[in-house]
Amino acid sequence: MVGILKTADELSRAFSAVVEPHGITIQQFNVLRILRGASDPLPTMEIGARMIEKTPGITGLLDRLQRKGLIVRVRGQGDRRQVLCGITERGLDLLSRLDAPVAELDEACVQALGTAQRRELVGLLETVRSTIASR
Amino acid sequence: MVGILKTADELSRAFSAVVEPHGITIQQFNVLRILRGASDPLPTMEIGARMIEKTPGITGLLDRLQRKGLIVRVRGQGDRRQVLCGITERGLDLLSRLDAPVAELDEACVQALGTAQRRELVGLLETVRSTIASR
DNA sequence: ATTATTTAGTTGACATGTGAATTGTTTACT
DNA sequence: AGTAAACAATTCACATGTCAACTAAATAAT
Repeated sequence: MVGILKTADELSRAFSAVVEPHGITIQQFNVLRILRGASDPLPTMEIGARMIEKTPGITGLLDRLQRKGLIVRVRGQGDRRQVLCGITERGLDLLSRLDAPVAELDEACVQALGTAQRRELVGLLETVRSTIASR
Repeated sequence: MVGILKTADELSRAFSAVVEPHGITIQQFNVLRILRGASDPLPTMEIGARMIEKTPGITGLLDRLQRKGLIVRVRGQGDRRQVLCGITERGLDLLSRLDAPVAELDEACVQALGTAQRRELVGLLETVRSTIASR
């Protein structure tokens, strides 16, 4: 258990080290990647659903991204409760500069494990997660 | 990578669910366990070293534990820079009430994996961690 | 001894997270 | 239509985390 928590902590620390010199945090980076992945603007709740955290936190995250000019928010035209968020040119630029170093770190972490080991690890983690879920 | 982060998140969520009804958070619980484990009071930095986080955060954590009467802080007699933290009777009582449910959760997560798989998982995580460290 | 350097702990500023309560909107029901 | 229930976002209050700067105390260097 402790091993999982420690590894996760060091992982996010390593990703932070790559991303923060560019002025954003990992969570902000994740939001940007989600928005780039979805060609159309997404409502706040949808972003929240694709992240680990709850919606209230997302609002602040989006506030900060908007302040930096990396996203735009527009009140939904169909459903006026929604606020649609889209990535800006500047956001896309930033992401494109981060793609290479992030991919490099990703591969570096995974490369130390063989393909079989990778699969093994993913399987074990899934077992743990499903055990937690079924309690 | 994502699997590790998600599993860690759900793990800490599960432990929170056990511990928070008793009025403390997992981090506060961890501090209390560390203090119970060390028979003598520990300086702030030493507690910080045994936790994942940096010292500044520890100060606040200790503030809140002290406010709840679960720990006591005394200025060090030998080295007057240090602040020694000790767990109170009330802290020990709280821990003793949490021991059983926490152990139960711990075993439940681990039981789904055989002994061999447990060792395998620990090993794989260590490989990942050492890879990260050596970058 | 005196000064410079380290060390322990704290404070301040900011980014995340979470739960509870709120505001507008939309949908369901009668 | 008209009201109740559900939903999307947000605000508030609080607990974590991190970095940079600061205070006080202890050590090292000259």
